[in-house]
Amino acid sequence: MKYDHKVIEARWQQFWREHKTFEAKNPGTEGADKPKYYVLDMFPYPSGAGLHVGHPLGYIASDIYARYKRHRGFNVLHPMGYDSFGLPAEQYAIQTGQHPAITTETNIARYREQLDKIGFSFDWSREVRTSDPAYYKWTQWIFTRLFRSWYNNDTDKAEDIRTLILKFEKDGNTGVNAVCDSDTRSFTAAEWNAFTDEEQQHILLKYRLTYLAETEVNWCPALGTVLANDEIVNGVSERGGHPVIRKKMTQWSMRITAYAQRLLDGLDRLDWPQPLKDAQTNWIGRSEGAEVTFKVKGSDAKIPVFTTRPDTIFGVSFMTLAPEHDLVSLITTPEQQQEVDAYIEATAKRSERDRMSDVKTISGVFTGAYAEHPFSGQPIPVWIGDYVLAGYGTGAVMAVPCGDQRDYDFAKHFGIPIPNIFEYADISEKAHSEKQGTVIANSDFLSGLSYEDATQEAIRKLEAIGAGKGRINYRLRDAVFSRQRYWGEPFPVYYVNGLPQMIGKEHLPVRLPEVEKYLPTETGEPPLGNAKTWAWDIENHKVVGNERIDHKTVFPLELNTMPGWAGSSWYFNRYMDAHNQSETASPETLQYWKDVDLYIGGSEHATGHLLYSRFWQKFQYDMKLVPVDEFAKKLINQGMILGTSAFVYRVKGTNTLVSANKKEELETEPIHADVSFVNASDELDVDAFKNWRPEFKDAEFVLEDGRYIVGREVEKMSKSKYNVVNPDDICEQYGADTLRLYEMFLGPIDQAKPWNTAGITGVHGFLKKLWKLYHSPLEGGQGGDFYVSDAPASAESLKTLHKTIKKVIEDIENFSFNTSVSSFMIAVNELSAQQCHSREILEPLVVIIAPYAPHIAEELWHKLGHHESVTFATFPEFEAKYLVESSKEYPVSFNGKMRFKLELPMDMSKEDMEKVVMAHEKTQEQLQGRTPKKIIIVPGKIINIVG
RNA sequence: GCCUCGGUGGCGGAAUUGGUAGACGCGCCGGAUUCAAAAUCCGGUUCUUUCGGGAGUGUGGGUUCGAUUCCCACCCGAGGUACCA
Repeated sequence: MKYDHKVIEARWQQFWREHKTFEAKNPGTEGADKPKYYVLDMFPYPSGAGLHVGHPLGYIASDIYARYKRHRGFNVLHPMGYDSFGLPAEQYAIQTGQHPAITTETNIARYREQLDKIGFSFDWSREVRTSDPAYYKWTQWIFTRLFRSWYNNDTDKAEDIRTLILKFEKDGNTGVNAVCDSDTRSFTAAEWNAFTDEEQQHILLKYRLTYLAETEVNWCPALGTVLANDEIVNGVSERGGHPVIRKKMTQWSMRITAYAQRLLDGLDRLDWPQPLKDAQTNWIGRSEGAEVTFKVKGSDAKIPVFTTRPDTIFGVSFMTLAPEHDLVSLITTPEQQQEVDAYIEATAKRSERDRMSDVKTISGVFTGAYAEHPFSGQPIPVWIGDYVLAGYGTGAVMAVPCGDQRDYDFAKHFGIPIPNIFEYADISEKAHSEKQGTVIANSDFLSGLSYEDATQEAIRKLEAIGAGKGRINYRLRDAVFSRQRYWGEPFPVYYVNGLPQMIGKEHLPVRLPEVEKYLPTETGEPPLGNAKTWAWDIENHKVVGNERIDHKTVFPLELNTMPGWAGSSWYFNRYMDAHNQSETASPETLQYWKDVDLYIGGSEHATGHLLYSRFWQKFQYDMKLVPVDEFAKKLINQGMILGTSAFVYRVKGTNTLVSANKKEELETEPIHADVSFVNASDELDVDAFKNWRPEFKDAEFVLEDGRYIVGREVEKMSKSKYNVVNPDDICEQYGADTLRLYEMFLGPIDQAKPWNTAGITGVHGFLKKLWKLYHSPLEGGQGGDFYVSDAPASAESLKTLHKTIKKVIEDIENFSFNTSVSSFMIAVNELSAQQCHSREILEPLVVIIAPYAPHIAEELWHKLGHHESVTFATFPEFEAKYLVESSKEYPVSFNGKMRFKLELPMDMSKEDMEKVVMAHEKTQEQLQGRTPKKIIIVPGKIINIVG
């Protein structure tokens, strides 16, 4: 019988579906007494292009691990779903009018079809889709919980907003240690109680974990939308090239900064790749220093600044405020007004990205105002400059040009003095920014102190005179949570007198309304502004027509939608109890599954999805909604699979194509050829290529040795480069098991590597060879009937089996899947050579290969006489006794270079070994009469002769 | 600039705590089988060589009996981040 992957794979995929083989068992059901193991993939956005061979790489790795854990007796949760809100479907809707829900549904169906063909062991009964109202109901609910919460620094966790109101009612806000907006004013209990309800609500917004705030955004008037930084190229929109301006908009924000320290601390406990942890650490950007308050001369205004170098406070020779800083308008003198206004206007026109990438241009304007040095009382000119960012620290810096290169450049540029406050530092060319070994000078009470001592002393003195205090600052900013888009979660929010009100849990979800157009409205409102039925009736608790808005019982609803990361920030918990209608997931299932044991996904999510998810998880933990405060214990990044593009070379100005090795002496231009026209020897199928596009119909081909050879280059896999390889085609031609093995065989899971279909025959051949091991040999090389023998296995075969078991267990546990594929090949090569047909060997062999190539494994397992799926067969134990050797072929080295090999018994003493080696003729040949200085013998390893 | 990862045959890659560099596979070369091809099987394949050997893991140094592996300096590539006070 021939190995027929098509029949075998279809059979077992159907078997798994019918027997619900991969459904995980929730607590209370049979099978949940096993230890749990949760293997998760980052769920995909279902794009219209479908999957290419790069996408399933991580899924295959996680699937192998999930299957391995089932063999090891775990109750495995291995779900899949779709991050199905997103821009492409909306973009398609704008162009064609087709509802994004339809586009999404179609794309999901295609994804599912493709995924099914690869034979994943997903538990599809738990599928989630972020765009499903039954799912986003809970995304909306978590949002309302964030709204109803504040962050208490004293207890270091989020609490219900009611505990804050109680504090306000009792003591005002002076004793409250909360994370809140920086412009929050203090008030007493009496004042609080005297505020109107509206005033109180405004104040509470400054404390809520999700809040409305004026945020600076990149606004593109022509497109009527806000653009992300990477959608802007050279100050204009990437799409259409329209101008982009900085604009303040009222938007929802997430107070993720409240969790900055905990997000940082939590990293220590996570088994995540170091580069990923580093990326999060840098993104959070903790820096220790001091806040120093400078009084403005002739004014009540005070300028707080954050500095990491309070030790250099006597080196301050000017201050710089961000142009957007609130104080600028207050302190600017009439003489400087015009210049300052012009500068602010010019700055507003530049996008943030533009402003930040242009590091070389130094610009700024003097405000005319002077601040007062907190210790010396000296006047300090106050400037504005766009190198100071409004959103970081206090939006103002004390400039110490002798110790900071940016301040130095600014001072040089504008002719501001650069006092030197360092002992032995040369600042004639550049600032002295080193801290180690620095000694402070010309600094009153700080003179003569080291960096460390001066820092402490400066903070102590600042606190003593009430001009500052030690402070920790984070680069991390609160995350804007509003998008001016249609295809996202609607906010469960309506407005009464401009104040946001949450819609109660029992009335959720608030479903996306229908709109005629998916573009912003003519008045510049988001797409939901086009909806005619988008108002909230507080009496009937439902969405009603806009015409009924009376601001008494019917109010307008929020027009923004949530960003892509909303739904993906908690989906991993939903899989635990995917159909629960009364909670995100029940406490029992949450307690059982707890967290993700292994999470596989791309490193590009380091500072987006993975940081936001950790934030939401910590919040839910504080609210006692989940039992653990980190959602994924271990994380593996999968590397990108690149394409191997193929090129033909057209001689300039002609329609003549020359073979790759004949192009050198000619002037040619490379043209992408579809990789499907190229065989394993880089040979082009000329006829197929001619029929590909009309322009090549009459092209002339200059061959070499009768063949047209293409040039090859590794590039990103993309349609435009004609190097996309579709997994369906591979499954059709070679089978899913071959695809799975080959993806793993390409190289380490976490590294980027090029795909080249040419190599796939190697693993396909391996599967055929494996198949033949279980069949009697037949003339012509094809396998005959199924055949295994019950005769005992040879010692050699047992050795092969057990070294493979050992290697594969080690490999799986180290996520080194490429090397275990090699081990399987070696094992099958050896067993074939040994003509092994023993059940004792071949039965365990099926089980160890099953996680990698599950279809062929099921087929062989059943042929071996089993009636249950191989899925739950116990993974064979490695037994060291089969690997014991009585002798070893020692490498004999001279000065570290291996020269010959020598077989010696393992139990030979060092002395005897030395005698045998020295007596050997090749040793004498190598030494040529010299006497060795030293002979190193490491039993079981090596012999090295020095001299 | 900073952070991180990487650099080994024609190609993808392997090498457990420092101990036989190039496993396994592709490609290539030769052979068997075949009318022929596909498929299958066998042998060879780092470079160099006067066929004894010699050199060799990005470059240059160091530690060591011994370095792809550890240390220092540098070069190149990929990814992330970017005036963060």
